[in-house]
Amino acid sequence: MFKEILKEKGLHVTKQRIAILEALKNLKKPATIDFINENIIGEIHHVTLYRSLATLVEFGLVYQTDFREGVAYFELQKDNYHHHHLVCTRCKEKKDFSYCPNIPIEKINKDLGFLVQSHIFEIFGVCNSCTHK
Amino acid sequence: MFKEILKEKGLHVTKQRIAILEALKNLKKPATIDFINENIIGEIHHVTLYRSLATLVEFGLVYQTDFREGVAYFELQKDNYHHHHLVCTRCKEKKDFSYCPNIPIEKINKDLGFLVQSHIFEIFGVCNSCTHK
DNA sequence: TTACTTGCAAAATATTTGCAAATAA
DNA sequence: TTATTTGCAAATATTTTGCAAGTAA
Repeated sequence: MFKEILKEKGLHVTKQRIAILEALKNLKKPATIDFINENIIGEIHHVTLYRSLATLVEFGLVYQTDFREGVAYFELQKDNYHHHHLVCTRCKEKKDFSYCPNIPIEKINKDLGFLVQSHIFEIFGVCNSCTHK
Repeated sequence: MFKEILKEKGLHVTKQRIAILEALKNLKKPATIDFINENIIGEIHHVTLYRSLATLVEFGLVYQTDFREGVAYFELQKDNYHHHHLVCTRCKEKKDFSYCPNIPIEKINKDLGFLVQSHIFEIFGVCNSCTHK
């Protein structure tokens, strides 16, 4: 329940934030601001989308990534299904990829005083279907 | 020598491409298109920068990444110093980080027919200096 | 009631396109 | 000479800002 999750994080529960999280949940894949807007229930101003998503990313509820397309992508961050993607540079398809880098969070904090909060990891290449075209 | 490297890749050797590579070499850190432009020898049109960098990234000479700032960053890809970054979300500082995820390239290719060419990996958090402010 | 969030209008930035001229091979 | 690359002029797309009104706590 997103309402509870937002409260736990100390964030205000607004219908816009709930709508964004629901949209991302249903989409089940990384989406741009435009795509989220087309697939959302109710009208949300694009400025609100940018600001809400920035907050949701900051608090770890949403994964923000980049596929070298000049536009940000967002995906719901699920505790039980953390994953990244294989990105085809030809057809732009993104395939879920369950491997995740093993970041030495404690060591980074101890050695550098840097507090790790999140990461992006994406693999680029050519998919099977594009190779055989 | 960048001239030889470009030739090896089968790319045309142009003064613009050389200038971009030299600029990135001197900068020693990820840079935006604007920043590259300000630090380049000779004038290069921004359209040429976008197109040249896309080519250099495609051929593995340049690492293109993203720091959730709404703008693409580019860094020279060095064979002997492959690295990623610790990115402070407060002060925006990027610190080199030598750990690199161990991507099972052969397995991905064998299982999925996906040909891995490159990847991005960045760690976000709060740096020591910003924590103590 | 108070601080946070949203929507609006506009601005600022970033990126791409088509085409002709220039240039590398 | 031929294919690739560059520069120009726009266009398009993406992201941010300031501020007043709205809303959650």
